[in-house]
Amino acid sequence: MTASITDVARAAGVSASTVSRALRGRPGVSDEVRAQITAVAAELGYTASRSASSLASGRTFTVGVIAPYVGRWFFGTVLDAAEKVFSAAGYDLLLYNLGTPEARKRFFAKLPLRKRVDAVLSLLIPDEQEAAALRSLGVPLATTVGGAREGFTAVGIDDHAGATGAVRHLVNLGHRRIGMISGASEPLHWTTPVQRRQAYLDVLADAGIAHDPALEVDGGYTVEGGERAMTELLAASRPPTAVFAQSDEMAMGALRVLRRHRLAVPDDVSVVGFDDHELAEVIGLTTVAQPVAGQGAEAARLLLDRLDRPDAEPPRRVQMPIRLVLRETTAPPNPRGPQ
Amino acid sequence: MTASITDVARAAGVSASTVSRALRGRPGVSDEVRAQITAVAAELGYTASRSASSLASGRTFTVGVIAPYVGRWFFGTVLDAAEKVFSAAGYDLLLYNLGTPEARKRFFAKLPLRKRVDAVLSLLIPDEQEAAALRSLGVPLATTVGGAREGFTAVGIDDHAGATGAVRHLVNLGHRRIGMISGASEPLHWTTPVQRRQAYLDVLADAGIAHDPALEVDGGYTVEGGERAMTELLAASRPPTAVFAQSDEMAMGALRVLRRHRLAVPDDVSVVGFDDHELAEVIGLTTVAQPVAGQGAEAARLLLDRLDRPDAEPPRRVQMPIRLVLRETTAPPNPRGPQ
DNA sequence: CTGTTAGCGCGTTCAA
DNA sequence: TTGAACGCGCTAACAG
Repeated sequence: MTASITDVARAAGVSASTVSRALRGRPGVSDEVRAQITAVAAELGYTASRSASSLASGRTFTVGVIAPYVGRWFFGTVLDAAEKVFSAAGYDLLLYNLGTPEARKRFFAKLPLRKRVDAVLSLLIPDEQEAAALRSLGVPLATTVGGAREGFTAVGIDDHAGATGAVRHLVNLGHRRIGMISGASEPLHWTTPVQRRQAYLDVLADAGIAHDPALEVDGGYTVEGGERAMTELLAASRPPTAVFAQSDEMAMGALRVLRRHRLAVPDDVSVVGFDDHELAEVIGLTTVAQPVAGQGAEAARLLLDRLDRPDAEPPRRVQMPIRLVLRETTAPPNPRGPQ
Repeated sequence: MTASITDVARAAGVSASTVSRALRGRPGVSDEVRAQITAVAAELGYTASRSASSLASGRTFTVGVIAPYVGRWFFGTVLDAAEKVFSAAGYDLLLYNLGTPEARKRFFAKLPLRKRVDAVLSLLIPDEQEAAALRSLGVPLATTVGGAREGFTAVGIDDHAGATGAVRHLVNLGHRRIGMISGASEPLHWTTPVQRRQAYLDVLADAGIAHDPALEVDGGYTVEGGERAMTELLAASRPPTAVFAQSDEMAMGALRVLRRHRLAVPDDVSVVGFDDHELAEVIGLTTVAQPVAGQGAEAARLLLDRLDRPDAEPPRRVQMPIRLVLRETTAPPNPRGPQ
């Protein structure tokens, strides 16, 4: 089979301990012996067994990442960036896709991460019980989604400020009937939708605009949900002249429905999204840009920091910058009135 | 610390081997003892250390997945689907993002998968040397991208047939000047662009249309590349009346440029893509649909099969169905002539 | 049906 | 600077 440490030791004429020290760059090995061992190891194609070394040392050099989705742009991008940081530091990444309730239950029942990882990055908000299970792993924990639990280092954005910018932009353009396509907080437990909604309410109140519940529809953070929500908004007795979608994907769904209804954007209806999805620029969507890859990379770096310096006080929360990106889907309301 | 097998054994008043057998559902344990052990294990929150058990058994119950990107829709979707199949079968997933040359070099230099996984799914085409390295792992290998190497089970689609359908559709609509936005085969070594291009040439020849090299531009399989390519096509002395983009993302870039040039789609220019990206429906793009998640799931299943029945002859190649999806970006050429 | 005995391949003492 | 001995936590082979 594949070479083991004793094979290398024998071939190099030294003991296994010396091979171990030499290959891991530990002191106490003469340069020439080290060079010799390195050469022999390369020749034999030797790589230390992770199972054996983590069993012996207690370190796994592996991090666990749990996510509610992987195929969706936001999560895929965060994961991509985090992986790059981890692998550059020599860490491997164990991925768990907990999208379905069964997968999630199975995961927390068995907790396959136990004794397998040095840290965990969560792209979902665990409930209190799940959070406790993760804390019981006894490793550094981080998350990149709003609504962090005790014990997690949270990397995120100021959702309230971001949404405020988006809605205020519509108000400044002169819109008074502003709809919102939101997303439910459940079952993900995240605070993002709550904060973005609060900002919407705050801006309206600030501008002296009465809140009309009929203008607020759930879009479930998907393109299809956005379509359904926009359809519902158009069916209102007095449809909105502008819509704030809490995510770009929902905004895209809304745009599609508007196009089907032969309503011009932004002439008849303005639309602003949130995220700056990779395709937002392609369709000219005005949106709130957040550094998605940046959040994944930052969370990974923070985790590595804590691994390097276990005693340092970990940051509780790291705020990443956001900015409103003006494109082509927002304009002043049509003077001829809605529709 | 966390409980070990001997803690459970002691608490249950049995030996460690019995605990091991009981918890893994092996025969040779009385029902009452098994129940008793299960209860004790649950109480202590015991989970077997993967490092220790894989060291002892040689099985890791982990699969490795290597990918050139994770954030891009295609790869994220394949990964998502594959993960679901693997985790349902009790396998964990080690993810390696080999997008950058450095990451890729680092990976194949150290081959961190050695002794760590029971199988490997590759979402990229390794070169001959890399393929040999993977074969040396001695585990089942599969891939979901065209251009498989020796030793890999390939799950994919008939790229030639798919592209043929797309281009023939344009020809049937009456187009004679048909451009193509293609992608380079390098550095991914995949055969996909080669086959899609050949189909394009074959259909043109079949229809008695001379091939004009000026109508063929590289778009690098990205949205931006698609924009550049479309810009170049429009600058041709006689621009095309229809364009076949080898991927939906390039098609989206092309659509954006057409919109900027105030050219109507499909009235002035028809566009057909390839993939059926999640947002293709949103923008009404006519395209060749391929089961992306299906390919990830199928590849995972085939790998699990080989793990279950190591002696069975593995399939060399599995073809997944494709179909042309007609939407709103294709129509007969404008009788008033191009533009 | 159950316990005992050996390793799996490494890292880490402790001596030399 | 090096090697021998030991143990990480578990599974497998063997005895009973």
